[in-house]
Amino acid sequence: MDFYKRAAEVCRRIPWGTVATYGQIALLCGFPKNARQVGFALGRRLSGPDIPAHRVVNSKGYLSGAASFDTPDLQKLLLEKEGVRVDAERTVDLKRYGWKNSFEDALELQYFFDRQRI
DNA sequence: GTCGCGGCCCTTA
DNA sequence: CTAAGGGCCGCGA
Repeated sequence: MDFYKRAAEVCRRIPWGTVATYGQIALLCGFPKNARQVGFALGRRLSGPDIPAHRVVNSKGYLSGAASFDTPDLQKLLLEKEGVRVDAERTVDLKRYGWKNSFEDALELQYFFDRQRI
């Protein structure tokens, strides 16, 4: 099981204009308790270049990883470019922009991981 | 609704 | 080997 590859794949599947939480990603990876490692993976860019890491926020909707981007406001800007409103506190409204993944999304991912042996 | 604490598990020193 | 800390989370008060 390669947690980081899984995290990258999940991240890649976050729909445009929505955000996901660290815990949500960890869960979809099949590692419910590894939310913190998601942050580490993205921060260290172990996940790869074409990964929309800006769509990942903490469970409160706060852009806790903003400091790890090239410029402090980059994450906010990228999100706003997708139509996601970010307030002055660097927080997004999860009710509105949170990715509500379906059960089928989760199933499909597990299947994908199996096929890819990751 | 808020706040705090303990648990989590990987990485770095 | 131990220890500390991190882009976190859920629960209980």
